[in-house]
Amino acid sequence: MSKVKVLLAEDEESLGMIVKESLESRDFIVFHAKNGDEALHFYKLEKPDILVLDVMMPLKDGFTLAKEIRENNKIIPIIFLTAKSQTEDVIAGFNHGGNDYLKKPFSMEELIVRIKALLSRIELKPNLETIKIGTYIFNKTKQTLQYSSDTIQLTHRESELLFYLHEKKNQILDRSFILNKLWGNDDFFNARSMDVFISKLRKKLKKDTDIQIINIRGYGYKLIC
Amino acid sequence: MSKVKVLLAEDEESLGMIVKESLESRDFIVFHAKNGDEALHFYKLEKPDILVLDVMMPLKDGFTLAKEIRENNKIIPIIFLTAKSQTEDVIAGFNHGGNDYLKKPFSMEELIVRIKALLSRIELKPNLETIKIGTYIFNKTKQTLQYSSDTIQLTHRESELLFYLHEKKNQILDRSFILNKLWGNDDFFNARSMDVFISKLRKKLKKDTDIQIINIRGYGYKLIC
DNA sequence: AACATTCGTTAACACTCGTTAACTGTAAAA
DNA sequence: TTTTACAGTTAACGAGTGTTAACGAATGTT
Repeated sequence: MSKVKVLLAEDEESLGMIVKESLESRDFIVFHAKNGDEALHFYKLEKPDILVLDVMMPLKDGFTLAKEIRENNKIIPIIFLTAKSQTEDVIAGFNHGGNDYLKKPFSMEELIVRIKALLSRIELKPNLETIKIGTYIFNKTKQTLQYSSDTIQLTHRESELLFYLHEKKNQILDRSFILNKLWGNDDFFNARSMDVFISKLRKKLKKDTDIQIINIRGYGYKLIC
Repeated sequence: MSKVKVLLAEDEESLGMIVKESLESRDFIVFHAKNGDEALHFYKLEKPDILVLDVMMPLKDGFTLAKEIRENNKIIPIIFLTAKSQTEDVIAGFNHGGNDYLKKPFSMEELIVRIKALLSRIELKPNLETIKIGTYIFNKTKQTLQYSSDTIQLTHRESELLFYLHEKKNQILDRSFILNKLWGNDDFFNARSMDVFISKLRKKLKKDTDIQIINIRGYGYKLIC
């Protein structure tokens, strides 16, 4: 998995630097903006995975910035950094959706836990529908395989077969199990039909060379990923 | 594969029951403990695969319980259930060795996704484990033998045979044991078939001259490495 | 209704892998 | 040493599988 990109907007130089370094030491990529306008610029340029925004900033405050970004992006998680004096009700107004907040002063532990929590929530939601297979993203309902920006359409049979292969990834998936599940019986002709679909799937999965569908002669297939 | 055992520690009777039933309807086996002590008792008795622990519980809270279990088990996944007011505690939860947490109220979908995510993380790691045999790297799942930059593909039988040879490396691996394990019986023809595979393995392993498959006449083979 | 497209099935031919056979080599028993 | 049973190796064989293309029913389009 690629590193997580964090956009940090914080006008206090020294605090910003410390946070940036701490996050970088935990394998995040951090873009440190010194004000709201700079943050917006970084946002458009770098497509971060999560925003950590100070509320009080020169040129553009954190709330206004968040509002502008939310117009185009409903899912990116935002964590606000608020001063002690900020009234609870204002914060509460922003504390929903993908949002969270931290009162200054905060510990790095606290920040990192919240970042991870928000990221995992966003990562896991699409998991109900999408399945990662190597570098592909497989959507069973849509019957699609995504490889970076390309989308490959699968037929119903291909999709079902891939689903069962993935369910038993790195283990043997029994021939007769698939045949009974997808075709209703495991006679010779259906078996040959299945072989054709295995062949088609291999072709559609060959962009990621780490993925393989291995045949176990006489038993079935094994999806390696 | 056998069913996944979930240990659920939740003191609220009705909530616990609903979660238990929902999980059971999705083919999990659920042990429902009403407090921390009972949970520890179930844990020792039933060897669950994953823990779902409420933080606030009578007798023993979730964090303390997790800490105790972590002393003996570093890998079992733990999900904490926290009340909305306890978000700060989440930090402590991660420090106690928790892997994930859910804020109450939560949806069953969310819980199930998180359980599956954690289980797949733990289940698949050992499967893709690589074994060093001399200067070769053997991957049983992928059925490959790597020698520096070359990758040799093994057949299923070759792979299985090599696996059992390695399991008893530098010791005698009984002929009849392999034959019964891989062929189901140890008749004459299967025995001759096995000899062929030994020959094939020797050929594929001969790049490292320190590796040998020695025959113990009348008993079996010994993999020297 | 006529035509075009899609998708699963069937057929045909190439290739693979485990089995079997045939011949050779070797350690232990006689 | 001779005998004999066990093991090593190679090659042939056939069932199982890989792949491509043709086909036709079902669906979509004009």
